[in-house]
Amino acid sequence: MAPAMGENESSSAPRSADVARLAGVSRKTVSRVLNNEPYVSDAARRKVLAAAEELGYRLNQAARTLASGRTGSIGVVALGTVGYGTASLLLHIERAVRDAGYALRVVNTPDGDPVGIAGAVESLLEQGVDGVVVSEPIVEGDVGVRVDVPVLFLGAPPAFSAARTVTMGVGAHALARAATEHLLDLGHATVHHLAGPRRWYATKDRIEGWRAALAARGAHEPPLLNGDWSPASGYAAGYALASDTSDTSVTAVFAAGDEMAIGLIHALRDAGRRVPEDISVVGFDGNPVFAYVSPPLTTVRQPFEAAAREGIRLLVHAIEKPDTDLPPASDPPVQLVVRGSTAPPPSHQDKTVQRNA
Amino acid sequence: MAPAMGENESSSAPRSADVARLAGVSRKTVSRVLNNEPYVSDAARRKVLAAAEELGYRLNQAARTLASGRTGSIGVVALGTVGYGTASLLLHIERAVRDAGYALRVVNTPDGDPVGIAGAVESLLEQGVDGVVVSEPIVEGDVGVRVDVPVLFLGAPPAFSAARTVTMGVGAHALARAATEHLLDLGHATVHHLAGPRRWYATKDRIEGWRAALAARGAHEPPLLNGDWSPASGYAAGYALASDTSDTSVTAVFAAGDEMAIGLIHALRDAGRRVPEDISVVGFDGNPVFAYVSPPLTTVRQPFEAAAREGIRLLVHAIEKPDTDLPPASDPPVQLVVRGSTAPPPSHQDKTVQRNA
DNA sequence: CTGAAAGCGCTAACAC
DNA sequence: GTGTTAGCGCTTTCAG
Repeated sequence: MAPAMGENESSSAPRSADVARLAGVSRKTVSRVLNNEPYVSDAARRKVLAAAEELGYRLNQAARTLASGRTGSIGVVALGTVGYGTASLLLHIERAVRDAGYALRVVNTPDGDPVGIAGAVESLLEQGVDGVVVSEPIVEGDVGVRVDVPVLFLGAPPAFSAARTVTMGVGAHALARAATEHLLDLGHATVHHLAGPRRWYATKDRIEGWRAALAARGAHEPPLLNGDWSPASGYAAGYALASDTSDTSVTAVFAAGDEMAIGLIHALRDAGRRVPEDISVVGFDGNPVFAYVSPPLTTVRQPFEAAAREGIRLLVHAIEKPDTDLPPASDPPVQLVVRGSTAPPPSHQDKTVQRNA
Repeated sequence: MAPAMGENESSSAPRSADVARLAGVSRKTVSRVLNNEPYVSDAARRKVLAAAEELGYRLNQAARTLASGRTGSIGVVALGTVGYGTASLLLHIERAVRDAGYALRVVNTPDGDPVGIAGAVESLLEQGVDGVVVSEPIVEGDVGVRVDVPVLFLGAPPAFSAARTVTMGVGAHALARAATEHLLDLGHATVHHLAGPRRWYATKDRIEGWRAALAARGAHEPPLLNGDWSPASGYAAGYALASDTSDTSVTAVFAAGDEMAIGLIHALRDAGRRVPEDISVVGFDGNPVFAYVSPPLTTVRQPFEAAAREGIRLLVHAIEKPDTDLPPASDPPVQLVVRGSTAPPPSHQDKTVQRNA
């Protein structure tokens, strides 16, 4: 229903007093209705709602915040990157935040550096937020901000102290372990790991999961390959790997990101190695588009949605019931997506299949 | 410098009155300094700044907003999708907004449906924003919201009326045209187009650019192929195309999105068609990862950064100087990225090359 | 160049 | 169930 012309074209926006007058109640009653407080008669509630509707009344958040101390919004400091992972996480955070009845403020940190994250949190606090979520902070240890609202750390341990900190993992360790075990199960003697930048907590987590899987099977731990999440860095790693002598001992690589895996595979093939016949590769993230490249990428899916939803639930709890214990958080399930980039090592393969691939 | 303990551990946060007292000036002078207003002596300014620093003073935005009417933030209604394009655009918007000295509020619309977009704008207005940016609204025509702040429409014409609307294109028409012309230049008799969902404005724009290129060369316009941006839909289109008889007349396809192009290529290859030898494919967006798949995807790069920066510049101008004319907006450059998924049609190719590919 | 008084529009206590 | 009285912390007049 579009607002009819000539209704009440008064100059400025209607205030709660206008609604109260029209409804024939006090301003406080209007406030009660708008805040869904109990102890309001149904009659009064209806009148208020009708009046608000008629006036096109919009509650003034600034005034509400000033009077109540609550801002009704949650701030998120996000990584300044465009990867599938971060974008997906941010999307789900937004949904969860909105479903919880909060508005979202976003600040990006350049490369997630310590100073950047401190500044980002600082600016969020200045804008006014009831809680903040820090997604995958780069560094461990204290960053030098002191925060008086609850903070949710997504996928990493707390990077600074706050009124209350809640953490929510994305199960990276288990995921990395599952990826590695998949390769081991296929018969590979060991698995190489193409890691992300060392400063990232996510990198460490994946390295540890990989290590744990190797150790559990008594497999030899080869030296790490290093990347920076970009496909170009994956390509570089693959190039180095393939050109490194006639060494055919590496038969399996677990890359810490889908895009690096794609770059890696491309380099391997450019160098004449076949994937998965000569070398198997598994990625990390679960971007669906990589089901459509050749070979389709085997990967582990990060539970972005579950992590965001659970995390926000916890954060909102910490905001609204500061004195209660946090409800238990359920660990998201591990999802291995087996596609075409992994296979048994050359030594195990049926010769016929291997030949006419 | 971490805040020293035992400094002035008073219970609640310092207010401007505290700063004024410590600096030995009035509250108004503190306000002037913090707002960079003129007519403040350097001495006073220094004292105020020092006092604020010492107290760890943080200006209360809610109070400022209530008193001044300005919120210092810009709201963006974004598409609830995780594609490279939208993520990249949002990232650049955030940067531009922050560089302009504003905070960012984000609301996603489910699928960008009309009701969703109206609700999203509504909620932004309620939260309090000085301007809103609507990125790639799905529908044309009025959506039924009336807005009293300036609105920036990115990549589409205004979808509702506002205090002032500013639009910023992403050059989709020119980009689509360039993509099509590239294929025509290669010698293809005509070019098929795999379009996005019809409701999207972006879809229309690309169709028109494609059409214009075809018309300019007098090329026959084949029927449209339809997708929904997903790689799966690209695959479906490719499958239909390839299985459609022994019809080898289609030699070139321009897909409206990189991911659809990837799906398309995959289907084509599954069906035994070679890309680019039998069929050339060009995408749309410019996601760098697709330089690392086989074949590397030829595409056109959307000028997300330039569009976001220019658009925000215009929006901020509209907010801060409501009575001035908008500064001229420069059209972003067209960038065609030629990689390996395009080649001359079979009839033009060197037989030798064609055979041993 | 600086200060004093008066709200911005709402909610928090407390009465009724 | 409902209304009254005070502010929340800042910026805005308008005098000095």
